[in-house]
Amino acid sequence: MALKLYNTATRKKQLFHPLEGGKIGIYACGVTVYDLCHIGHARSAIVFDVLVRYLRARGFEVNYVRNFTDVDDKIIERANRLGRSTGALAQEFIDAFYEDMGRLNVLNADHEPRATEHIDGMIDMISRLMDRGYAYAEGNDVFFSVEKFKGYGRLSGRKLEDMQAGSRIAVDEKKRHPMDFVLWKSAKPDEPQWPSPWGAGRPGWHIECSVMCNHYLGASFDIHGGGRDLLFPHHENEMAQSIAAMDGSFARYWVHNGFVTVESEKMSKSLGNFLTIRDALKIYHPEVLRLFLVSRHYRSPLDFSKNAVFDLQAGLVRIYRSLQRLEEIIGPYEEPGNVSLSGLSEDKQDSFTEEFIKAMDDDLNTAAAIGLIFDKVRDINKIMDSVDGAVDKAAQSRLAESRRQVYSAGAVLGLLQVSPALFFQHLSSDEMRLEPEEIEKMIEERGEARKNKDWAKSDQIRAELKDMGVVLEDGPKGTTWRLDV
RNA sequence: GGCGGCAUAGCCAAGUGGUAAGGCAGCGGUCUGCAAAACCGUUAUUCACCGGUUCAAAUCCGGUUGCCGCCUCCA
Repeated sequence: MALKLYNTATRKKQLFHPLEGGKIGIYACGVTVYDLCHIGHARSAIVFDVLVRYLRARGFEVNYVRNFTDVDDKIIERANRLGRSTGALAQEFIDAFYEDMGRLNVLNADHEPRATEHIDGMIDMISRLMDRGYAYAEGNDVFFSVEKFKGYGRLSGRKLEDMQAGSRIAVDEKKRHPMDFVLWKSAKPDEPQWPSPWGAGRPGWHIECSVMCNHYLGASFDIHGGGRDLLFPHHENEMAQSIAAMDGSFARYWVHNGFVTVESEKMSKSLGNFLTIRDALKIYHPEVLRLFLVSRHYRSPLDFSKNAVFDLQAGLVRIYRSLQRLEEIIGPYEEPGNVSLSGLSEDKQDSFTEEFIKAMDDDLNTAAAIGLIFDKVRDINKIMDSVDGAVDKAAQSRLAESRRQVYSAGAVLGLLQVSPALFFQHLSSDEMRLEPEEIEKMIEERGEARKNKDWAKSDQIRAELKDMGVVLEDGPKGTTWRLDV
C-alpha cells in the first residue's frame, strides 16, 4: 500500500510519487495577516500539518513551505483605519498566528516566507511574463493575459467563456479580457510601495505564491495545498503565471481542504458566525478542538457545533483516562524522539500499525484512523481489567506496546501530546479553587463511615464532593478522586 | 446562468461492487454496599427517493428531491 491523495487537478485519488526519491516539497497557502485566525484557518493548517507529520513518519524528507501574505488590500485598509503601519499590523497578526496555531500543536513549516520578502523575485517573474508575452502593462498596472495561456481554467475545471466575470463586481476597464488579473498594482498614496520597471507599486495577490514556490521548491514540485476556496481564482492564476514564466509543471498534486461551517453556513464576517481560534479555545481544550477538526475527512465540509465538539471531548476523555490508568500500572510514558511508522509491527498478530497506515494512505482518512485508536484503547482497557492487581511480564509488554502504538498514531495526528494529568487539569481549569488536603480529609472521613457501614454518611460526603466537582472512584486499592469533566 | 460537492442509526461519522468501522447518547448485564470507571451485550434487514446494470450495490449508471460550495477577497 502506498499513499494515495486526491488530486484536485485530475479530480481523482492518485498514487503519490515524489518527484525526487524520498524527498517531498509542499507549499501550503498560509494566511493574510490582517486579523485573528478562525477555526477554518485552523482546519487548513492542521490538515497540512497532519500531512507533513504523516509523510515524515513514513520516512520522507519533507520540505514544507507556508507563507504569510503581509501586503494586501485588507491589511492596508485596516492599518489605515487604525492609523498604524501595515508592517506593524501584519507583525501583530503573525505573532497571533504562531500563538494560536502553537496551542493547537501546529508545527512550524520549514520556510515561512512573507510576501514582502520576495518583491524582487516577483518583479523578476513579472518581467519574464512581459518578455514572454503573457503580461501587458496598462498605465502603471501590469496584467496577466489569460487568453495567452493555453489551458487557463483547467485546474479549477472551468472555461473562460462560461465564467461571468464582473457579474458581481465591476471589471477594471484597463483589462483586455475580463478575467485578466493584476500582477502589479500602481502605487496609491498612503500605501506600501516598491519601485519597479512599471513605476512604484505593489504586487498583486497571486504572484507572491508563484514566486515563493519557485524560490523554495523549484519550477516543479510535489504538493500544493490550501482551502477549497483558493482553487479559483488564486491557484488557477498561480499555476498559469508560474508555468508561463518558468515552464515546469508547477505543483504535481493539488490538495484542497473543505470548509468549516457553523450551523451549516460558511463562516463569514457578514454573517457574524465567525469563530476565532482564540475564542474557541476559551471553551474547548486545544486537543479537543484539534480532534474535532480531524474527525472528519479533510475534503468534506465540517459543521461546527458545540454538541459535536463536546461529544468528541467525551471520547478524548476516555482515551486519556485509559492512558492515565496505564501510567498507574506500567509507569509514565517515555516519548521517543521521532515518530516513525516504518517497521513498527513487531507483533504479527497485531495489525494496528498496518491498519493505521492503510487508513492514512487512503487520502489521509483521519476519521478511520481515529476509529482505530478507539479500538486500541478498548483493547488496552480489557487487558488492564484482566490483570487488575498482578501484572505479569507478558501483559506488561503488551500494554507498553499498545500504548506506544496509540501515542505514535496520536503524534501523527498531533494529538495526545500532553500527560493525562495535565490534560485533565486543563480540561477542568475553571478555577474551582479546590484544596486537595480538604478533599483527602473528606475521603478519609468517608472511608471511616464506609468501614462502619454508615452508607448514609458515606453517600452524603460523596454528594458534597460531587457538588464541588469531584468524582470518587472506589477501587481495590482504596478510593481515588478526579475532577468531573 | 456556468461548474462542483454532499445526502449512512437519536446525534457525529468511516466505508466507492461482496453483504453496514468508530465516537457520543440510550438500554440490559458484569463489577460495586450503592455509585463511578471499565468491560460485555444491545441499538440501521438497511445507507434521501425512483428506476437500471450485476450472481452480488450504501458503493456503478440514469432520473427526482433536498442541502451546500465556487464563479468577487476568502482556509
